[in-house]
Amino acid sequence: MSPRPSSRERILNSAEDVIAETGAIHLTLDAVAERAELSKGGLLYHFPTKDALLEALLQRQLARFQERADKAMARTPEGPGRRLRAHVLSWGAYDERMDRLSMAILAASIYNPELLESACARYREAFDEFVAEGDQPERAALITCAINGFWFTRLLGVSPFGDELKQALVAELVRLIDQ
Amino acid sequence: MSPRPSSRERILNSAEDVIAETGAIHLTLDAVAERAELSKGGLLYHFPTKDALLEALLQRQLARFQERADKAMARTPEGPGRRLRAHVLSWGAYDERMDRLSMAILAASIYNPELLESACARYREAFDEFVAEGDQPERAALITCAINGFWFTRLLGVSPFGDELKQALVAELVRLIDQ
DNA sequence: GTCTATATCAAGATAGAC
DNA sequence: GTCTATCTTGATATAGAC
Repeated sequence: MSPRPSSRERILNSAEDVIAETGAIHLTLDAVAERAELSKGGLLYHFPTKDALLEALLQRQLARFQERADKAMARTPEGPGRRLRAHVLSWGAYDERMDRLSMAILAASIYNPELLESACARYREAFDEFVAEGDQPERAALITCAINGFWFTRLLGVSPFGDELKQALVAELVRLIDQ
Repeated sequence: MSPRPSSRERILNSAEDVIAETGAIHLTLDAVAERAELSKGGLLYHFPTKDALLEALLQRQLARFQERADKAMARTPEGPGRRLRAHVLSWGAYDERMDRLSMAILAASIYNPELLESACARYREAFDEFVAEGDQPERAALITCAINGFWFTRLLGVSPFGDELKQALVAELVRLIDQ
């Protein structure tokens, strides 16, 4: 909304850009500060440690993803497998923003796996909700794993799949849920 | 076979151990040398750069995985979806060795994504073989993505799935192929 | 709230002895 | 084939001025 985002937001955006463009291993405070157009001292005022920056990065992405998921859920009509279908459709429309979430997870896992505890808890929660709604556990596992596999192989640069196959995969997942 | 493996093998084993125990970010030449019980100079005689070490790590894992896949293929009876079924069963029995492959891919992607080109080519090749054998592309994509998703989320520490669910997932995948 | 130092340390890599 | 230096760089983090 505001023409220039707050320093905090600018820093987080810059950190994501650095990861996207140079890889998680090159995520340095220097690089982030330069890109956010402030000094390293200024950066460290907002995020006193690199871990703090990584945690904020992850939390922001998780919150965004959750928001999208909630909206998709509200749009999806009642019926068996409703939550799972909303999950698939939300993911199918998520595009390159999904990479930002995957990147944040990857970066956190590299530098400090403990930061992932909340992400892991959220994943488990989602899975439990699917099962509670009546989906078979192995079916829910199949679908969530397929989604994660698609994104992570793409993120790591080993995916042979393009956008056409992604759409076909979404359709296949929906078919699976409805059958 | 030999009581003490060659230096080269010992170094690669040590590198994998270091990644497994401390994370890819802590994969340093010092740590590898110490664990392999030789000096950094000695290590650098065998692998002149860190990239060379990473590449060797990845290639060894890919070769091992390929060997297992070939054996599984030989054991699987003829019939529709044979190759895909062999792939699923080979993976299902692969256990913690799969983590070593995933780890090598992850480490390579962090330090130098270019090292992954051969892995990517292999993945694409396998996928094309499935399709050439008559499997629907979206079905083959679904199955390979599900497998990759299972392993990578587990490797990153965000997987809520245990071994029981893994077996259920294998069964579900086979069912999908046979239907 | 942001800056300029600077301290401290660990990493990858090289040179040359043995 | 393996060792002990050593070089060089780049990283996180701190201290204190503005």
